[in-house]
Amino acid sequence: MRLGNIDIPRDTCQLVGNILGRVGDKWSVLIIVLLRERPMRYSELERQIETVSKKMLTRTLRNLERDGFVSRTVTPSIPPRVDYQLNDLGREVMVPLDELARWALSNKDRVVEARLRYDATQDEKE
Amino acid sequence: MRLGNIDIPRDTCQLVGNILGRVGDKWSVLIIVLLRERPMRYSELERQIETVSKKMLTRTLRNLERDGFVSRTVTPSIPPRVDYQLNDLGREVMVPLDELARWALSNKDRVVEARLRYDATQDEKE
DNA sequence: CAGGATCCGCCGGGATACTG
DNA sequence: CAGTATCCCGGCGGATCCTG
Repeated sequence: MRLGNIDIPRDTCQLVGNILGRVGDKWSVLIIVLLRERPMRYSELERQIETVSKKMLTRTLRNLERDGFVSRTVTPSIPPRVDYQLNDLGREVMVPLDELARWALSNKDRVVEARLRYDATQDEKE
Repeated sequence: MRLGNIDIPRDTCQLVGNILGRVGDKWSVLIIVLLRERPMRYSELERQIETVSKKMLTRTLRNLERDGFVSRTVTPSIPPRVDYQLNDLGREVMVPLDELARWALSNKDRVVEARLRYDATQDEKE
């Protein structure tokens, strides 16, 4: 496997794919983007995203925490309070992530057009 | 929704998420990376990737074609021959994609360490 | 408030067999 | 060779209910 000029061993390739996979899952990127603005409580993330279930919000946050992108701070009051914040790794991954998002943003029309063209050719055949 | 300094309307956000999602699915990025080296036939992609099923290879290629990242050229010989190549859109998306991959590559150890630390704290509690 | 537990539908994705 | 068709399983992810 090669990426540009770099040779990549199989196991490394898998791990990288694993990290890239995190970009693909439904909520991770969104959460990272939100947390870049400022730290947030669990309930605030829930309100901001608004379409996420507690189950997936919790699971996604746990994964981000495990991978070292996010820190979780518990304040054992009643009612309890849990704050999430980006740590260094999380802020750094935002750099390439941001560029990809910007690319998608400025090229989305080309993708939409390509889809229209493709779908048109498919209609002809039916 | 905001990304850096840019405001993003809801529907656009969904579309961008959709494009980013393509990064997440199991084979798309790998195929794009392979095709950047040179155009390849269906069977060659199959051999290079080696763990992909025909079903997923075909489906992924169709999606990439529909979105305008890849071109499909059929030579109606017997046996038939189909070549795939990156077109402009595909080559351009490689730029931000490459940076993300490089980030993952050079930071994978930090992620691995974070996971070890996290898993260690979890073990204590059981 | 911040989750954990449970049930369940949907579909990504592999295995296998078949075709022009 | 380059697919299509079919079957099947695991897991994502939502909905609902419960708890310290």
